[in-house]
Amino acid sequence: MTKPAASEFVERMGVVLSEDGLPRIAGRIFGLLLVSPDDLSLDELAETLGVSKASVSLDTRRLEQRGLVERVSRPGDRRDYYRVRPDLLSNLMEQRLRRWRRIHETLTEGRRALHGQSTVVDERLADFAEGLDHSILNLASALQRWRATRPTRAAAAGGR
Amino acid sequence: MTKPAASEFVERMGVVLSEDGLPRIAGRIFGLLLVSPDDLSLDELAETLGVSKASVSLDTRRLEQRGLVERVSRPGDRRDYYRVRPDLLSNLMEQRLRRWRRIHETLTEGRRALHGQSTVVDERLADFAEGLDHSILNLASALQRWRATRPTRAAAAGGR
DNA sequence: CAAAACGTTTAGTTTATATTAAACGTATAA
DNA sequence: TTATACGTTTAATATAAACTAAACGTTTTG
Repeated sequence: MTKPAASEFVERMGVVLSEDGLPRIAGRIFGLLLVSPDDLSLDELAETLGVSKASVSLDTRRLEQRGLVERVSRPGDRRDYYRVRPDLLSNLMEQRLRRWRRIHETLTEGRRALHGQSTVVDERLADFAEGLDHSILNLASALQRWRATRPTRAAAAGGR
Repeated sequence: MTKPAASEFVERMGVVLSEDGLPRIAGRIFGLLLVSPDDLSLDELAETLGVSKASVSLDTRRLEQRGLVERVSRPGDRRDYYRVRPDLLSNLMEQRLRRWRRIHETLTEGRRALHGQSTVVDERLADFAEGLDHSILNLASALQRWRATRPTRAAAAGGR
């Protein structure tokens, strides 16, 4: 089924995503879905990738939670099907935003707790926080602009 | 030596950075350096954090390679001292840029290899690539602007 | 009803990574 | 020279994460 060029791409995506803290199988699922014209069922994913159903079940959920993939169902078919989210990029940006905000929070708490003990440290943390804030604002506006370009396309019809 | 408020902050930073694929000790080293007025030697780091010299040696190097921390030496002292890089934010942005560019590359190769087999896939990959490209350009210009704000401050004198 | 088709959970194994203690190499000091 | 102070490497252990097979609960089909 899967052509060699595709499987190499799938493999690469697996590596790339695994660098971002995802299991390699999750990365490969994502890669495979990227190059699949049709949505794929759990069994199709498992078979094509040569891994267990359990892994696919776990990792699809993880991908779903991270906003990379979505689960769809077809009337008259009780299997679940998976596809990459059409608003993928937006989701990735949101994810990053959340992460940076958390760091910013940690930093803010730290600044409050440690304030006044050392001028050097105070300045360092303030500087860091300011930079983070800057980045966050920038990313947030980039996200808005991006969304404006892509008016949430009405969830297109299923696979096949 | 280390106050409780500080050590809690250190711990949190450890967790946050470990979510980004760094060993927890590396995260704590970074956190500790953030809240230390003076540069710290390898032994000071090891003792304060209660971990082995080996870990600190390995993880400081890792932090150095990732551009989070820099190593400095003092005349008449053969120990190495560590501090967070003053241009920390820039480095993080660069790191992220490199990462996105790599993904973009992978994607481009994939598109070339798979082109023409499926219109749906072609479009999906094109869309993804376009979004990535957009993000990359945006981040790159944000980086430039940020750098303009902070003219590389002449590496300030050491600790103590 | 029994049998089959799904997806999930569990419990165990495998694999990878973090962490350490100890040995090592090198430079400095006595 | 011997002794001491560093940082690094190595080899082994501990810890955590990925991955799987098998059991399970449901829903559907015959």
